[in-house]
Amino acid sequence: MEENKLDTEEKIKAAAARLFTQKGYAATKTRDIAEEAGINLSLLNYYFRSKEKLFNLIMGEKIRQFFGIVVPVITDDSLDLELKIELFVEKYIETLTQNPDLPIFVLNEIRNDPKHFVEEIGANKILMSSSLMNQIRAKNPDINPVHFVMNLMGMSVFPFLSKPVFMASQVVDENSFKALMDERRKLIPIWMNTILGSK
Amino acid sequence: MEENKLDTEEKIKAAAARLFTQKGYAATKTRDIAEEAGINLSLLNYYFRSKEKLFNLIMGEKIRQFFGIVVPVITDDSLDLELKIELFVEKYIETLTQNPDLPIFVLNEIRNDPKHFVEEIGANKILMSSSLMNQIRAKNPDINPVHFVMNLMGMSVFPFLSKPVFMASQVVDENSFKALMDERRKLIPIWMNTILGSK
DNA sequence: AATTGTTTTAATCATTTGTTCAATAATGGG
DNA sequence: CCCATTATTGAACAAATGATTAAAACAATT
Repeated sequence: MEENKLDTEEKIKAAAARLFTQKGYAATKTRDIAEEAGINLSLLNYYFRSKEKLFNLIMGEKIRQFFGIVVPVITDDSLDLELKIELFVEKYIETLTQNPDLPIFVLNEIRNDPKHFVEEIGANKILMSSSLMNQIRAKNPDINPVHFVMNLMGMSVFPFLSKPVFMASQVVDENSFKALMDERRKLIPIWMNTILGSK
Repeated sequence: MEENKLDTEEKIKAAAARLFTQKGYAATKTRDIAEEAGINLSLLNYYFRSKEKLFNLIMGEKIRQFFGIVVPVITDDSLDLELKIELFVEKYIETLTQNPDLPIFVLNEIRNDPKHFVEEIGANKILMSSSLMNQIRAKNPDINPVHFVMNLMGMSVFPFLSKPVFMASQVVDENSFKALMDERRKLIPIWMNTILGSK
């Protein structure tokens, strides 16, 4: 019974995570979640009180997942810049390959509720004061390091955001996209280094 | 009266465009639109039949806006690659500075309804057969040109997608973001060229 | 087996939401 | 000025939706 309890609770969370990330908060109905989880509608409120509380729970996890991947990497003083970039790209592409809907969901919800994001992850100033930033500044003092972070994230994350566009345009299919992302693991670090070298 | 008709019709469209792009289809209520437009709720259905029809109208315009900017550029045979990249970046950053919510809205709705996107803009194969692609292939035959398009779009568009994150993290404010984007107009073409040169 | 606490179910409620409708006001042509 | 058309309004409806409740089923403890 203790086991069963966790079972249904986890079933609801899993179903909610799937639907929320896929369609967003407003488009996801509590009845959809119940059906997807194979449970009675009332159980959702029984375990999580309300749709909103359930959503906040899921969103917190997703935000931590999205940013948590790379925080240990960018803040680790013992890694040099090139290795840091390699790990950053590696981690991101790996995680997003498993969770393609993660970026658009996270970006959407941060836009809808920036405060929750700041509270959720102690977001402020982690990035700016990270050793990554200092290493970038050291390598190329002429350019605002935020540019490089935008480039690094953009090159890693944007393909997943725009995947539906490229798929619909028949530029890629599921397989060739996967192959492209595999190539990018090696290419992005190379590109980032050439960019960092150019003054 | 003819003028007045267009007036209210345009007021509704403008309000709908604002809310739909800001909050998406499901989170936008017809009553919100009516209030934002300062009109009676019934007029929405009077002029546009239904919420969905109004939405499709708006979305079509937004999709054309988002992709229409650059189609003339990437398909123009008379422009060489470097100039093409410059124009591409210039046009995108200019348009998105005026319409910061455009990218996330468009990407969201294409994911929700890829078919509508394909029908709306004759999306397929425009990109792959464009002169841009051939020019990229000519410059660097070793790498799939889709990578460069992803980089070019990613570097131009991703900052606007992630702007709420950087704002909430206090990495940028409204002014410094604007300044960064101005810098990027010049920097992205330089970066793209160094990337294209690296084999 | 009886009792207690927990989980699940079905029915129901109160709001919200998209839409319709009948009535009224405004507009413009004959 | 009158009339037909068009535009606008307020009230109302039906369906959808998040939430609650009371009862039943289940599990565990004594």
